[in-house]
Amino acid sequence: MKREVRVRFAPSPTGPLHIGGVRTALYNYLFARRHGGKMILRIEDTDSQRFVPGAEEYIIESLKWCGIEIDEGVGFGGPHAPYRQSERKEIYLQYAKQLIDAGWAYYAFDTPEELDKLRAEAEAAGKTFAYNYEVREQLTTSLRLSKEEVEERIARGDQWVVRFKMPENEVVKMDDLIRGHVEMNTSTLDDKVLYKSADALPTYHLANIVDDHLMEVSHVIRGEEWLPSLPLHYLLYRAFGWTDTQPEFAHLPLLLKPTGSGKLSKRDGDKMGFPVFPLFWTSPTGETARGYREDGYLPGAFINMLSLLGWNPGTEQEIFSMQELIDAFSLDRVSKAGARFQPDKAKWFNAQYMHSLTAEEFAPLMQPILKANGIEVSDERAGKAAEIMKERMTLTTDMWDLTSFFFVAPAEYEEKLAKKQWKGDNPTMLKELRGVLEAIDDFSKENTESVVRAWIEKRELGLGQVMNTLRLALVGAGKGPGMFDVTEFLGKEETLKRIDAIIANLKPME
RNA sequence: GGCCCGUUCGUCUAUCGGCUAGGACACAAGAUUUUCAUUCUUGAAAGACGAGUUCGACUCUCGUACGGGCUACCA
Repeated sequence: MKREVRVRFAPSPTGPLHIGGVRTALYNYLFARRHGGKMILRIEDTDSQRFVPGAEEYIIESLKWCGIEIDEGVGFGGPHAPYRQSERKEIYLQYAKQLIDAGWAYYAFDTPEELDKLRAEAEAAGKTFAYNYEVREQLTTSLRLSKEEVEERIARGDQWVVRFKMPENEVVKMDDLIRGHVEMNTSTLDDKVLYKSADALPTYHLANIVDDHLMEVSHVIRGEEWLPSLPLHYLLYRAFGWTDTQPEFAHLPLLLKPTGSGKLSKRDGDKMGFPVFPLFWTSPTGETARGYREDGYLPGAFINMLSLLGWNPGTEQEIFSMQELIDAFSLDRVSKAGARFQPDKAKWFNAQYMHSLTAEEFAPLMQPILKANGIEVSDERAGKAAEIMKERMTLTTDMWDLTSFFFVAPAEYEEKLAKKQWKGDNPTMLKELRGVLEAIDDFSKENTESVVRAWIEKRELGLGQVMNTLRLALVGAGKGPGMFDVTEFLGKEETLKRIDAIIANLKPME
């Protein structure tokens, strides 16, 4: 009997959501949808020191932009609400106490200063201090102190934490859906803090296990940085007696810097000119970070690119809609090694997506850009202009530069092209062409093209010569689509107007 | 330092013992073209190293090297 698939994405609101986090959310989402399960968004704000206002809203907006839908969680509600750990505060202490009563955990009264001192001493002696089975009996804990003394210390308001009593020399055998069987000896692990009295909040480990259990999470899909904590998490499930419903684990490979060593960071993006976050971000202190959305990426392309960093379908297909990803996704095709992030490939994906858009799909993307430039046109005109130019687009931010000539007559003429074309007989030739165009009734590109080509042939002119001179007049630069796409879009009146303008305003070059 | 994970073209990756090692990005050359692009064709480009198992190893095992992660009263 298979239980319902329930996965969670559980970010910490300590800043904008990193694209590595987006990929983790994506894989969780794909897995959930693939198996007809639920996707939960849980906010893990148990570190009051690092909490950043606005980060939670940013995370929710990012997931929405990416098309990653949440079934339960912060902002969406659900049967296990609340989904924000700070609102679940009172839950955790009872579980910490349960562990103490069962002998799996203990109170520790060491102050941070005392621990710093111990670490410094160990370092001076060339060793690493570990709070573990070797030293815990000598430290200020409920293992050594009498029951009365512990109660007295707590009663008088001494600060305390609850630590997990990591067993000595036990091999924990674990299974990971991506890495297979993993073993670790508990003697190499330390007694992690589970709960801190200072802010009456649990640490990640306790909150995570308790909430995953309570929220009936079936699969934990998270970054590889959590693999060293897995034995602790296994032991916590055992300590609580929850091993029968313990979720399965999958640890994802990390996203690495494009060059150099280490994992991808915001600085890499700043340095190499690509975003590391889905959306533009302004921190409460005024710092900003660029985002894929604002940099001109389409959400589908962004997601498609991310999906293939660490996973592949085993076929040669590269372009995937979200639904296709859902249908193709499986954890056993996730790779084990970290993946270097490649900004160039992100651009390529976006270009592919831009090239596949229709005029109707372009219209809503174009209209805000046109309005910002003071241009009011129909959706049809807006969409068509972009559609004609889409082969040249990489990012949505290219759209205005590439299409502006459709809406704005050239104010000046590109010098290089003018020097080449606006000389000799060409101005006279253009005047004659103006007459030819004026006589055309059906200004469709097919008809215009056949008429003009016939005229060129009759007059024994060079195609390039005529077209590029006309291009100079209508576009003002050596770029753009086929000239008859331009004439059709502009219409007869505007075409003739632009020809008249260049004849009136631009002196022939010699 | 200790523990854990990993290692195929510059990069992302395919290969689940039979390989002339495939695809994509980037790069180079060529073709198409009225400009700029697009597109197409072609090219160069890889199994970290050393042992072992095997008729046969990129694929399995061990060691070494290298890379990454963790080692907080952060997540």
